[in-house]
Amino acid sequence: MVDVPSRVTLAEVAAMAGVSVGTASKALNDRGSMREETRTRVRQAADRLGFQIDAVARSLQTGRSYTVGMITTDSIGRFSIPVMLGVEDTLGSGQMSVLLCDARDDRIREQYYLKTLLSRRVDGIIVTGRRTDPRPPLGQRPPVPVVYAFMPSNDPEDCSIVPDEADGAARAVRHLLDTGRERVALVAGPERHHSARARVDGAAEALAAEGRTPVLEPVYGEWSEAWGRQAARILLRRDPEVDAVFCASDQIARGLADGLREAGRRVPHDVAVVGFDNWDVMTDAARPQLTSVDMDLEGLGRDAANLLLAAIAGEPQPGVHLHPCRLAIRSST
Amino acid sequence: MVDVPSRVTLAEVAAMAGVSVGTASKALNDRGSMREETRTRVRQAADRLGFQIDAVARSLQTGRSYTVGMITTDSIGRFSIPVMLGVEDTLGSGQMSVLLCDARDDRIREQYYLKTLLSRRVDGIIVTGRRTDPRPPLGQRPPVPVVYAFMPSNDPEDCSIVPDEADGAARAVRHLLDTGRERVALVAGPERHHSARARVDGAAEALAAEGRTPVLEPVYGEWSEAWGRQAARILLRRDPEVDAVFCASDQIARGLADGLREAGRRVPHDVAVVGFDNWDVMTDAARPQLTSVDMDLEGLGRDAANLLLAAIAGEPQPGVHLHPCRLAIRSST
DNA sequence: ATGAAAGCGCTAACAT
DNA sequence: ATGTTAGCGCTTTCAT
Repeated sequence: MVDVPSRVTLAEVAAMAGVSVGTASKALNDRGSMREETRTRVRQAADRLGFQIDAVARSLQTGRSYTVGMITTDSIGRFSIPVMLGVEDTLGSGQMSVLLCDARDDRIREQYYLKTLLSRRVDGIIVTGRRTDPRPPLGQRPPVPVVYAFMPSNDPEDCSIVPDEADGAARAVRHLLDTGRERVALVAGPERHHSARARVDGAAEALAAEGRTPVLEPVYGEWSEAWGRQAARILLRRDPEVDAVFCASDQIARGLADGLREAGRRVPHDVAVVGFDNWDVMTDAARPQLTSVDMDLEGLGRDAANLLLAAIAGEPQPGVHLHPCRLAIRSST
Repeated sequence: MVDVPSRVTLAEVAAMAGVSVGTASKALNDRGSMREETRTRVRQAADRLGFQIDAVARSLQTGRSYTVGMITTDSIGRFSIPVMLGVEDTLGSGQMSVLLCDARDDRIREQYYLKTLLSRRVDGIIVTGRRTDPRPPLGQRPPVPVVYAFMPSNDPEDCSIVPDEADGAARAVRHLLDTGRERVALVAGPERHHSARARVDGAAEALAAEGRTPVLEPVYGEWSEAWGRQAARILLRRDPEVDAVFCASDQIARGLADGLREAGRRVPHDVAVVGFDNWDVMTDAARPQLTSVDMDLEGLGRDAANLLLAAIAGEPQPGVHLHPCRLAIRSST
């Protein structure tokens, strides 16, 4: 056991300032009323001694820990990270700390962490995951507010916030039409993924709203570049005249662009390509660089944190909140 | 303020079991000695009431929080994430919780977080970053143990753990030689990055140990696929006979493989290619899939956590610890 | 305006 | 073997 140098206590500050602990507490917390001179005297003593309040003792007294738990249900991945950063950013600057829990897609682990968090008196909990498919809520409604971010709860009474993927797809499609494209194809990911469906459905609806239809039924596949390359061959075979493709992910878009190029088509001259996720690793390495839909996950995380803070403050906002996407335009369109 | 249902307290458990709080405490913590029957009676009461110990109160009493802080100095990135997961994994199963702090490459923010963590009485701190370049230690030696993971401290008195990148490069080179390659070239990343130097230097030394030299001086560039493609052209121009290339990253390797293919070379038939990082996004999407050096960052994170636990237990192990790499062999060699 | 004192829920030393 | 009690460091009435 390494011995921790004894910390400066409020009592010592009070002694140095020549007041009682009660007064010292009020002085440092701007509570109650007292001579301004006393307040500054206490403050100076605290500074001089390098006083750092003991958050543990304060929590015990007030019942609030100024801590929130963040549970990632199915392991930390590419999507949960920006969300976590946004959460941490908002909470951290608001004096709150974040306890990180990686439940690794294991309900037992999840319950274990939930218990731990409650035992630590967290003021609230944020639950996130790596897919937008709805999930069952945490066990018996926890005694503190919970916000589901990115991966929503399937209970509408819960508070969830998710990217508006249909909106993102619509923006992409409108952009393609705005730039004069006529024959738009849709390439999806795996049909079992909510994201894959939401994105192509959103794109199809946006086309319909403009009185168009996709040049052929959306084709479902995987989230991989290999599938994108394959999709390029399928598309060109079924409709050689296609002049625009909306892809449900950047990986697919990159593979598709490669496939088109290898088939002799020029992007964007002959065919415009739009991706989804705005994942720089893909958008910047693709040739040409990809126009893509950005879900603004960090912003979504910040919003999630604010929803949680509101709930903690007694103003819960149940329901599924949609966070808008934006389009990042590059040279593939 | 949402009102939190009052929690079950140890006093209530004691009352139900018909013992005093002191006895109840000992019973639940396996301390002291008492009739087995009493112990089980208390346990049953605790279960029945759904008793969950108040970690805050326990911390105040014992001075230990069973919490460690994890500070990522220059924002959370591709490399810090697996490290964090490893840390969280080891600590989480050991009943410890992790407080997440993202200092975003800002020393002010870092100091702020350090204060916050100490205020919360963390038992220790793990510092990580996204590059392996050494960094100055956290401000005036904190009163709790600190372990630097991935990004080491430049103070040898501190405890750091980093991937043995030279070892990884050596494994890659030996593999190339083992498979009969004769003319090995080295393609680096940006010279200002410690990783770029450590990796090509390690590779060069491994060649030297086998009595070989690189077919030409290592070429420095960027961490991008574009640089890999460019490097392919440079290499083929300078030495058309090259039959193996060690690349300092998977992105470079993928670009290089693309460049070689577009120049008519077959990988691995004509030229073998090895990457570094074993980043699935690159290794699996490349054609052919890439052999690559894996730094086992999650294992490194677990080791970091164990070093921290040891230090907390009073057995610090100062110095820079090297974590071995391993080679993931795929079809590019 | 300031001080005194009662806890917050728990652990641990000391009594019984 | 079990109970009693004194804090851990702070906030917050309630006196003065």
